[in-house]
Amino acid sequence: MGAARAEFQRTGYEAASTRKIASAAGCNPALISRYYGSKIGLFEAVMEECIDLAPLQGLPLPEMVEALADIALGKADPTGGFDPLVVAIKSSGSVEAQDVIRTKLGNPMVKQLAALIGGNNSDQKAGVILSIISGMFVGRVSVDAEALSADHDSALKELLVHAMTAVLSPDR
Amino acid sequence: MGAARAEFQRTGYEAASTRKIASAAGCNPALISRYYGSKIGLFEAVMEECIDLAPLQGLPLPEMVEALADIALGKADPTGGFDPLVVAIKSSGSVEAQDVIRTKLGNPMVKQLAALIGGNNSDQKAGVILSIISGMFVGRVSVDAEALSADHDSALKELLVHAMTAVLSPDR
DNA sequence: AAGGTAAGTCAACAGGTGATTACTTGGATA
DNA sequence: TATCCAAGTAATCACCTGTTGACTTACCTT
Repeated sequence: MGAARAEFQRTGYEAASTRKIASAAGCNPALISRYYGSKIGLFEAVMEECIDLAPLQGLPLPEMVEALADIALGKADPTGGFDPLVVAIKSSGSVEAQDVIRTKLGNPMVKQLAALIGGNNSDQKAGVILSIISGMFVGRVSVDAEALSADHDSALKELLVHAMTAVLSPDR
Repeated sequence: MGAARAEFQRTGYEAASTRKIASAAGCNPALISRYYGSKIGLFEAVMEECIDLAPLQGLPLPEMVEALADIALGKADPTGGFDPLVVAIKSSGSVEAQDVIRTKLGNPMVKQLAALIGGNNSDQKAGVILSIISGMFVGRVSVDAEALSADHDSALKELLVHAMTAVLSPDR
């Protein structure tokens, strides 16, 4: 349901009300309970849509790093304007949303990226990379820090590429 | 007010109710309006307490990086059990909380760290470092990813040190 | 045409929210 | 002692929340 995705992305799980979602979708709030059981059920359905990292498969390390940096800067749009990580961050105040986020988004993405990385500590490397991406989202979307604005994209990308390369380089 | 800090940290701004805060503090909810004007006023007062990066001043780069990595892993406790970044992340669903976070926490911390770093693009470097720290908080606290659990602290610290060093090294 | 089933609507619920108001108390000042 | 002011309390306001149950509508099958 597109309206739910948009609303969850705009305000996070807690602040998004079923009434607003339903009215944006042009339907009745009662339908949410009917079809998804509850609000958290709707959230679960929305978060099924994971970021797909398959396009990164087989890329040599420098290009993979560059692609990851683009994701961190919001330049890649793998899910058509819907950013599950933004939803996850904005929803992190809710305890019940956290469970959904961990099972539907967090651990699956770590596993997915770890498989692409391979080698020693690949889970931890993937976790750190995804943390860097998440952190950039926090800085740009939530905190809206001046230093991370799009004006400095080129400098930021260079920094991110260096950081991610340092994490992923296998020389240890 | 200690109870407010604890409650905001536990649930974020939106989900924390003035009634719960007041009852935890053993006082009347009306006192919040009286002394802080409103709930957001209380939040503003709580977020005044910024992370103090002064202890990092004058440290050579390798030690500064290590200290920052410790902060990212939650090993440093510069504000006595109160973690403004956790509050910021968990509160990022609320629009009004965002303003407070940006002005009281985000930009001040960037400036503070940028001053310690110096050199070209110090604002961006500081922003990326703080993003990495924030991201690790997201991964460990909100998403609670297995790969980032305390079991792997030594491997994680090594990765973080490499990443941060790559960001902060002046050779460019 | 009749019956059944799914889709959708509407009003109401019980509970929780932040904020305001009028009121009582306690201690200091003059 | 009488007065005043700040501190704290209790009740209440108007609003919003997710969810439920009874009801109407439309369509499809027999």
